Amino acid sequence: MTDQLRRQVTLDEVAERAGVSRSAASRVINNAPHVSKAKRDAVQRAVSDLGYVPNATARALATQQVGAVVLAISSDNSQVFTDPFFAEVAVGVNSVLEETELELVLQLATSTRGQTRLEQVLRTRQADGVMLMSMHGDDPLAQIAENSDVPVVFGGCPVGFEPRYYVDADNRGGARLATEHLVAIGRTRIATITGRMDEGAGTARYKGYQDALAVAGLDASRVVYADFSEESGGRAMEQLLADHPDLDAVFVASDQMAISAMRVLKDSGRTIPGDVAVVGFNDVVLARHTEPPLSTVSQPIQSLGREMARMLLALIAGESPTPLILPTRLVRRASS
Amino acid sequence: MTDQLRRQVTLDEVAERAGVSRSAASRVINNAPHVSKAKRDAVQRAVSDLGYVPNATARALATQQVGAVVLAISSDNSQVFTDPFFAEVAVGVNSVLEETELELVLQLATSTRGQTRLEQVLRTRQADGVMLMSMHGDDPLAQIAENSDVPVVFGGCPVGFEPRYYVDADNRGGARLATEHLVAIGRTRIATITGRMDEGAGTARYKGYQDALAVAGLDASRVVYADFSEESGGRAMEQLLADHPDLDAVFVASDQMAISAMRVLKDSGRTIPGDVAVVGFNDVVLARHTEPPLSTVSQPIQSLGREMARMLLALIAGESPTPLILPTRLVRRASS
DNA sequence: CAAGAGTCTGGGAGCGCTACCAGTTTCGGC
DNA sequence: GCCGAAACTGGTAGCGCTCCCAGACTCTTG
Repeated sequence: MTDQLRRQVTLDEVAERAGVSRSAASRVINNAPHVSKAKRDAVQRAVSDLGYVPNATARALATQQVGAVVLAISSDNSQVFTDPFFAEVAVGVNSVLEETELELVLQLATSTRGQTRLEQVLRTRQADGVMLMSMHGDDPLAQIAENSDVPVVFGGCPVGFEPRYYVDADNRGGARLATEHLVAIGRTRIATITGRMDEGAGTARYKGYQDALAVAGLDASRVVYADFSEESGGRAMEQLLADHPDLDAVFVASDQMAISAMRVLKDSGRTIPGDVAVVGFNDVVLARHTEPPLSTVSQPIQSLGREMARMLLALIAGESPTPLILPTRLVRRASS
Repeated sequence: MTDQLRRQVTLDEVAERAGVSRSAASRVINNAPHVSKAKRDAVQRAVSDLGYVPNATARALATQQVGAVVLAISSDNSQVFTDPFFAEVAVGVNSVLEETELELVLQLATSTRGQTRLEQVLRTRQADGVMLMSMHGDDPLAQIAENSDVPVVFGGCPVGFEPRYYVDADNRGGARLATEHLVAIGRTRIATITGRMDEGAGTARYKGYQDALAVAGLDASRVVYADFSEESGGRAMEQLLADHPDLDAVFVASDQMAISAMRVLKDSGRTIPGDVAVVGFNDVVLARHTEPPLSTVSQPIQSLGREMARMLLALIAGESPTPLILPTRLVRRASS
């Protein structure tokens, strides 16, 4: 590998070496029709001789397409992305994008600066498409995104409005599954600790809990509102115990919260699942390792990413995909 | 917000509205000198009236800079990125990039396709800089990267060669700290379970273990080689117990492995830390929640990301930063 | 008051590629 | 053997921006 200072090889050079016009060369690069076999071969040879690689920027300028899509996580708190959830989504997204020519740009829109940038992308088409995760319903970005003329798919349905294109996990169904399971094992005084009610996942999981209890004809009033975070789960559990010392089961809207809830439960002298059965949501790695191992609802996170990417691709191709709800399933372990 | 179909506002339009030449308008956009206050104001007014946002693509083509850097995770296995480690690195990187105009593109170079793409980026300058994580020493990409004329900073020092620019955690020092701690609490038959020896972190942690025992004058021959994965940790522990039933401590090169090692230890009837003290590495969330909570070595992962980004920025600015080793520290919990 | 040093200013030439268009060939069919 | 359609072909006009350059203008100075 000669380490010569090789400046960019251009299409013109390829064309010259192949003895054709730039237009013809361009056609074979984009394998468009109307070019004879002979010239096509000549160009291809020149390409590999010269090690030509098209300049993405120039192409983008000429075609008015950017060649990149952005995966945006909008949040007031950059720590959120630290949740392995997003990493998995990214893996899923990447796996389908890898089959295309599109690049994946990551936008952790945490600061105002990030928000502004995302807004500009949406307004001035600096990307061919956008995947927007974890929008809170009142985020102005949601409206901007929905009215933008760049294709946007939402990851998770924000509370407050239903975007045209989104893929979400069946949070409501999963919560219902979890709660029904609690009913099935004979519990009758079933409480819940909710997530943030300004997030779609939070409200949906709460609704699923209500659904199940309504069907079973049980009381659904043992509820404390929390915010998905570990600490909030512990606090909520204390509250619950104070308000309803007789509860015999609790559906917790996230594993993080469930874990500290279990600790509070144990500290209060209760056994799990003997006195109180616990079911969480998300199936994080940790859930397998708690004492006892935590029953939980698992959602196909990588699929979520994959489907978002696929939907975006469809949108870019001019199709009109329909929203997608991915199934969730109960993973029963020893805590229930 | 009128939802008119607004095509891109161009610099020419801004210039015309402001009654100046395109050149002048360009100067004020990039706030370059040589433009009178009057015109500057006029242009600025036009910009905000029209809602002008420069077209990044056109600018990139004209300046021969891309306006984006890539964060590449090279691995044969896309699951690797699922490790929260990378998500944290990404957060760190993002936090410093957010202060600049640069975009962050994510390259999970798992498939051959991804590898090829990364290689092209490196060869044909499709990015202003590259951050390369988790290179195995024999990966040909490492050499390509090192000889590329696009700025590259390595995250973690691959075994086999030392890149010009990298930032790494002090794996060796951390392992030494952990092992010294084991010595300090009176253990004398200290074993280790290593990580993959084709990764820098694997060899460095093993060396740190040897360092500490050499200084203490203790036997460093109780070692089993594993690969960082949870399963391999359990298997290694069984092996260790078979070979050296008398061991009274084990330094495990990752928390994942330590966790299953602890399980094996308990299954064999030993108490932790009574019979055998255990120290892990990484300080994953899980470490706080094991039974007993796991002593471990913690590394500043977000800082790693931040420093990689800063180093890359320096490189792009034409400076020659020196490699950086970030400190690690021992987190003592109940397992030792 | 003229010369020289700055400071503005707009024209124009690209950056590397695509895409339209008009012109040239080829070829089957009558 | 002539005609129209269809397959080729290369020239050229951009995509939106930066940056060099030559010319015009404003101040200092001696």
